[in-house]
Amino acid sequence: MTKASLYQQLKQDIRQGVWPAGTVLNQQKLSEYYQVSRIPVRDALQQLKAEALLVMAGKASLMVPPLTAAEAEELYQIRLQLEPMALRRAFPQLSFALLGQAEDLLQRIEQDQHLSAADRGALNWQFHLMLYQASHCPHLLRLLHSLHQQVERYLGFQEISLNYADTSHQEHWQLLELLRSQQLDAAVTLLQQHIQQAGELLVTHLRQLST
Amino acid sequence: MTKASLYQQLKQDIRQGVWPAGTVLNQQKLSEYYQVSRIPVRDALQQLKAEALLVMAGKASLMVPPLTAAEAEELYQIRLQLEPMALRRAFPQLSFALLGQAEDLLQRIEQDQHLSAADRGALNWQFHLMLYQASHCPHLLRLLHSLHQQVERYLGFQEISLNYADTSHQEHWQLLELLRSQQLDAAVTLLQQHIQQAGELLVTHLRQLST
DNA sequence: CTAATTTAATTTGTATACAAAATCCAGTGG
DNA sequence: CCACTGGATTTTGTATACAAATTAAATTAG
Repeated sequence: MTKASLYQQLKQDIRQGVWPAGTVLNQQKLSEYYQVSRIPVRDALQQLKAEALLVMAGKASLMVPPLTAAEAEELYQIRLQLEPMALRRAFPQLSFALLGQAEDLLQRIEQDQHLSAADRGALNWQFHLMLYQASHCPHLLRLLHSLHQQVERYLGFQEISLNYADTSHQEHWQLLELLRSQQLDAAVTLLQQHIQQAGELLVTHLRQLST
Repeated sequence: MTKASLYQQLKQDIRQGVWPAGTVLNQQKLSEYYQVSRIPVRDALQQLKAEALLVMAGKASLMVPPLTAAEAEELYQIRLQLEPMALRRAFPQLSFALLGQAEDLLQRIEQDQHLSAADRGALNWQFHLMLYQASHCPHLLRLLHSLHQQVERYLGFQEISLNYADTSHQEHWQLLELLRSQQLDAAVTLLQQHIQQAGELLVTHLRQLST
């Protein structure tokens, strides 16, 4: 277990609920669990803290942050502001080659039958990211990446809304078509609806759980 | 030099140009310079990296990121999206008590004659933050804080635009007045202009420097 | 019985020493 | 002259050991 991979592993384990929300992580237990010394554990924890994938619990201990509907809503609102911006800035630089790549990705999601819900989620995000990356905005992309990671925790294994997956997927095709035909404003509008719907679905789901 | 303060110190030293843009920081030199072992240095570096106040230079080394006009513009565009959002979400929760506090702050900036440009910059940001904090949006506030830190590097000692300081300050008073009289939309519009102007001024300045 | 305070336990923070990796540079071959 | 490979050197990554701080518990005063 090398340094970078410990960070990745811890992140994945947090996503997958190995260390559930509310768990206080201490360095010693983690170092025993992952069979490394406390030093690389500290490095990984520090990085996760900086990304808000861990939060302070008390004066010196770190906790897996609880999942609240309010924060999920907040995260989606932020995405709702930033992702359209990314799309707008990417638009002038979208080549047909890139749109083709994106299309291949969507087709792959459709055709590959034995994808897990998590895999499909990852590919869907890869689709969004592919478009955004054309913007060449390093800070914006970094923020979007970070926000997505946050949101991922709320999606669990993304089994929440299997019936929504189809709608979402179709919107991806529509988005691509609008971009191909140079209809930026329409594409942005669609993207906003896309994000807002996903957000509302999630928040509604979370509120139901908490009651 | 304790852990938290080493991080703060390093951050300040980066802002103030002790380690100029483009400098590759290595752990050993820093540990000698700050008279601590490499472990707390590593911690601080890791944290600064996560906040993009340092960037990778090669495979394993960290660099103080160069200042480019394009990135400054990007940062201001992001703020332009997020700060109005923060103000909108804060608005319903703005008490007269809070507005009063904000007013005190502005007055203090006006009256205190022997404030450095950096001090005044810090107080101005504190003014913005005071309003935004009423939103109770932890993630949004975290992002704004991070973005501000990034932008601070570009401002240098904020001596760039002393003639703009007055305009900016007056807009702060106007903003407060609009909020007090419940004119949210007007306040948001003003805030957008406020940020955009500052951004354009900075970007113009940077472009002049680079030619 | 509650609340505060002191003491013991655990946990984090730091230094030193060593291992692994990356970087640099000279030497070789094209 | 340039690209490339080899080893030497620097730099980062990790483990262990110890110091400092935090947390938890227990004791005592109110």
